Amino acid sequence: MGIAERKEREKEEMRELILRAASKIFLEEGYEKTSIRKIADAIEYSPATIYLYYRDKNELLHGLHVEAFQKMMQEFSKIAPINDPFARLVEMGHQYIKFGTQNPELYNLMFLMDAPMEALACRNEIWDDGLRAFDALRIVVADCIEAGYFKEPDVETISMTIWSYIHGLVTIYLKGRMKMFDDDRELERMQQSFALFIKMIKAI
Amino acid sequence: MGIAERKEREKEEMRELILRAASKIFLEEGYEKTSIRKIADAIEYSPATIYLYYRDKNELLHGLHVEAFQKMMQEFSKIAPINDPFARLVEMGHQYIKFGTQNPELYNLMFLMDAPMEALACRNEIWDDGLRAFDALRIVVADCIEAGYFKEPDVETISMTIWSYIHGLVTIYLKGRMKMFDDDRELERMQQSFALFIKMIKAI
DNA sequence: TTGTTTGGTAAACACTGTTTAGTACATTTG
DNA sequence: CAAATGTACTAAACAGTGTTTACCAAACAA
Repeated sequence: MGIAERKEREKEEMRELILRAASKIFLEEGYEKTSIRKIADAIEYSPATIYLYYRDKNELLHGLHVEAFQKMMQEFSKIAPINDPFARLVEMGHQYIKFGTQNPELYNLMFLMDAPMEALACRNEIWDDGLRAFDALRIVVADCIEAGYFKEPDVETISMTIWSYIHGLVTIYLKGRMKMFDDDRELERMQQSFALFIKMIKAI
Repeated sequence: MGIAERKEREKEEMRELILRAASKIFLEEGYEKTSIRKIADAIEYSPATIYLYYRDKNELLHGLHVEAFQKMMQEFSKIAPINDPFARLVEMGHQYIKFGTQNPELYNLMFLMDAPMEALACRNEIWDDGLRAFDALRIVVADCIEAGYFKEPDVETISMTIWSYIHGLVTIYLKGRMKMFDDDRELERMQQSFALFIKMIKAI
């Protein structure tokens, strides 16, 4: 019976159609302006239809959040060719900062917004995307330890500390909290801080 | 002519009445549920009245944000008696983590939300509260340098790096991104990471 | 050809921040 | 003191928001 399969396929296509429209509006106009009605308008369906494919807005935003993680992981894949593990870790940091500063709305969705987490919570699922990204960091950190770069053996704690630092840096910048230094040297300040942090982790 | 003064005083009292109601709702029910109508209900005035005392919701939230900074700075004042500058810096970190984890809504308002920053932007003002808090950190860092704890002389960069780290740690926790480690050792993980970070800055 | 399932929607519900027009009262002026 | 002005306040409307309900028409199965 191929009819059920076709329906399943059509259902998936519709989910994708909605997600594409949502993604377009989200990236072009930001989260604030991404309303269910606007998405419905874009695909020329009624707002209620969206609720036949996504249980609520949180689920829809979670869908965008998954795509955002795919995009970030793709950026991370660029560092694979770097042989020296410490150089690879440093480059991973650069890529993270670059991704965050160039995709503010996505970064917000991935690491700050409640919506995608609430979608996971009500499905009793774990934050798999975050875990996979963190794993990518863990692996590089483990490689650094193995190569003798760090004396400290706790991969998890080192990784957490590195992520905390770089996430804090990016978030301070994205949320406009670096504008307090009146000058326009925000990105320069980030580079300087990052350089110092690299020096710091060299010593552990 | 004391009549103008009285009116000025009454205006200030009304602003305070609104802020108190807003603060109460914000702390008890969170940002999401802090609506103009709810605040108006609480003080038994119409919603439109609030707009005679605050130009918009951003201004009102900025008012709460100022109070939040006062509260945090008060917590920071506890560290003054500590003589050793490095011990003072460590304790400042502890107080920061404590404040953030125990006042999630306030922390959000102070360091993540757009509203208070937009209120400042449209008044062409600088983020003075943030700057003062950062100054508190700068002073302790400068004391550490003077006492010979750090070889690195750039107070600004060191302070920025420390703030980034601790802000990142608190934010990851507050935004539920630490729940990916299924176990319930979130606070323990924070303590471990913080301990490692202290080790790291000892070496700069 | 029935009967049932399915995909889609109009309209409503209960909210949101904000603005406008108008009222009742306090204050100032002639 | 009375008339004119100024001020504090609000009801109602505007333009949105996420979400649910009741209903319709077309597709499917018997």
